[in-house]
Amino acid sequence: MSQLLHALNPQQLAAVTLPPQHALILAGAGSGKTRVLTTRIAWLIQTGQATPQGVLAVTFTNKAAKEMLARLSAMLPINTRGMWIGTFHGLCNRLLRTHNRDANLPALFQILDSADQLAAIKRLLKTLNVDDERYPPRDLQHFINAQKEAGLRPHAVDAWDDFTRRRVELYQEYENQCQREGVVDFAELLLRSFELLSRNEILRVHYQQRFRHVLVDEFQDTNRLQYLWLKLLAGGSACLFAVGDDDQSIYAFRGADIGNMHDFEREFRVQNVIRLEQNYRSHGNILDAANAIIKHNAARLGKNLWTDAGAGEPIRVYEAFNDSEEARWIVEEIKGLVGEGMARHEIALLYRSNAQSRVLEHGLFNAGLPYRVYGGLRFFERQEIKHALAYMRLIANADDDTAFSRVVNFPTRGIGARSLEQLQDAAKQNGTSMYGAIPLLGGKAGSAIGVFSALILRLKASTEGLDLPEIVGQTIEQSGLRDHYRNEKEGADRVANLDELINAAANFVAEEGTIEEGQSELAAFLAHASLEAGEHQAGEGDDALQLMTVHAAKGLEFDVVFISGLEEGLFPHENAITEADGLEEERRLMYVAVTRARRRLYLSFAQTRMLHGQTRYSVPSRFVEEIPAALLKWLTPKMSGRGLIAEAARARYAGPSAPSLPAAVARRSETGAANGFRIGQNVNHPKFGLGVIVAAEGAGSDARVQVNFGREGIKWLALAVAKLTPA
DNA sequence: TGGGAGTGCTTTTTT
DNA sequence: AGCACTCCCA
Repeated sequence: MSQLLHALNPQQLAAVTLPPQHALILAGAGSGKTRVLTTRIAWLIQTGQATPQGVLAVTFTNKAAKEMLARLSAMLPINTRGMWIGTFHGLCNRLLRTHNRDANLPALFQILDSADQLAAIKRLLKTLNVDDERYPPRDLQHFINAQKEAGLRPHAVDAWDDFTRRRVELYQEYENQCQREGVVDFAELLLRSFELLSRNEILRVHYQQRFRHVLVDEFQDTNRLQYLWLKLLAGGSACLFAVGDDDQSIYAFRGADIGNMHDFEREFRVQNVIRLEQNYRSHGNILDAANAIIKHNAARLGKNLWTDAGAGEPIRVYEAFNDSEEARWIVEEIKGLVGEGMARHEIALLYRSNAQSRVLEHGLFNAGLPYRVYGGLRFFERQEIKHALAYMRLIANADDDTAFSRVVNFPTRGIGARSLEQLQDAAKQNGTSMYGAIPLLGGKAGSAIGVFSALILRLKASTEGLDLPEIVGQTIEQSGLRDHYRNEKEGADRVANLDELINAAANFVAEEGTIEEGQSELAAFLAHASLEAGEHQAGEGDDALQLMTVHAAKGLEFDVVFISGLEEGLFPHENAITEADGLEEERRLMYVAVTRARRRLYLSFAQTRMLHGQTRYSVPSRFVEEIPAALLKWLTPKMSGRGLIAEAARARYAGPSAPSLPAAVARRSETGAANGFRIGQNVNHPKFGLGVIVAAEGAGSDARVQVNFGREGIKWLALAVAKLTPA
């Protein structure tokens, strides 16, 4: 036990050994959060305060869950197999599989991933003849998910206008369709198991009594429904141990609700709020910068990271002429670092949006530097894999219309849109699935589809009793997928991926503990494929530079970090500036980015950048300015003049009505000068403050200019009326 | 049925 | 610019 606790700092120790009560651990970046969480579980078990079966631990990603399990088995001589440690969705899946009848689901219910869900919605709109211009499938998808994540079924949604009423109707129709087909989407996993537990007292009491300790990781990322789920499960007499960092909440845009942290404190009457503020990752200057940035946020629970590692190096800043030059500079710096012996995989290039990776990749490629971009297409999301899985889903459940529609004519077997329409109509009229409606069809359509139906039957019969990898192999052969891709020009990779799917199935079976008692291997594997899309990590072991968005970098750390594209409008993103709390989320994002670095941090921005095929003129990000000058070391050559920072500083003292920064992003049009003003010129407006002219049109008394006033927005102003003065 | 041309969108993203 | 998606014709 003493080994378990040795080398914990006082706050970590306090958190780990807290008496059984609700607790909120505010764990700053790099403060040993995962360590505290896993050691807490080990401590509870080792001291006899909990049994392995009595612990429930929830994370957001499969990676985090795996890490927790791995650390736990290293700490304790117990079998972690039966423990309830997993993602929200993984645990809900487990719950619903175990109690599928009480949850009113078929034993082999399938899970729709986002793409499947979208396809299902499109299909629904088509069947109902809904105008998809008025009700875009993607909007509807977000609407439905948002309702579910708020815990609302259609009848509970407030709808005050016709548009919303219609959307709620469609939500209801979508639910009917899913129920008919025996499929659930991601949000449904949560909502369904929440409802199962709230309605079924026997089950609820059973689980409430079983799980004496409920632990949550990344609590700041929970949405409303997840909070309600936790509250229900831990609502009896269990202890809820929540670990999170409000400063690292960067997923509000997809429903994470920071209010959960406050609600948790209040509703659970949390007596113990422990702050982990000692950082074991970064040098002092980096932490000072992070602290200085995040201090600009008003909505915080409050926390200040410190380290005893020493100040370390200054933060290097570079102002580039344009994006290519920025990339070129980054490449040069990296060459230097690598030349000094720095491992490439210890260097990360972070950016706000994926589109920015291209310029960087271009530069790295030309320099012959190996790199890896995170966040591409995942294995289980590839089309050939999804096709193969769809056939397997039909083996498990032929009424799965999503799977059916996907492959009924792939590889093509002469079944056109017309035939499918007939089939859907027949299915709708008879209240069956599409598969179930096949016998109702006559004529040509009937016979072509009959061939497909026979294929499914044959597949089902011939895979009966086979083990999982064999089922996969047979599916790939008999469906004709392998032949199809073999004959395709660029199909070699796809065939290889199909073979890889067989391997994945074999690995899945070999991995102990993944399959629940009494559940078929096939169903378990299909659920696994939906829940864990799998990283496509080609060359994982290679010593390559790491390229990723700041979001993707959360939870990771590197010796050297470059944050590029630090420009107003890009980072912070222009869309975020107009949203409520958007800017604070951007700032938290910057905080996350900065705290990824252990030893050296580079910041860079460009005066000009190509974006969406147009040149944008930008001003440095306010985040750069929020870092005390003493921590910065400017690397920009003198040649680029005083630079934009100097200009920005001047603008800030221009007068009380001026915003603290000049215009955010300017876009140049082809129109030239107008009435003495020119594109790109800085101007002052009595009401909107400082701005940049981005476009002009008309002449004489009709002349108008478009001015970007940064936070005040982009406006067209008539020169004859507006009191614009050169700045 | 399938391919070529035309159209529109473009922050971040796990499950 | 680049990509996904739709539409229309052979």
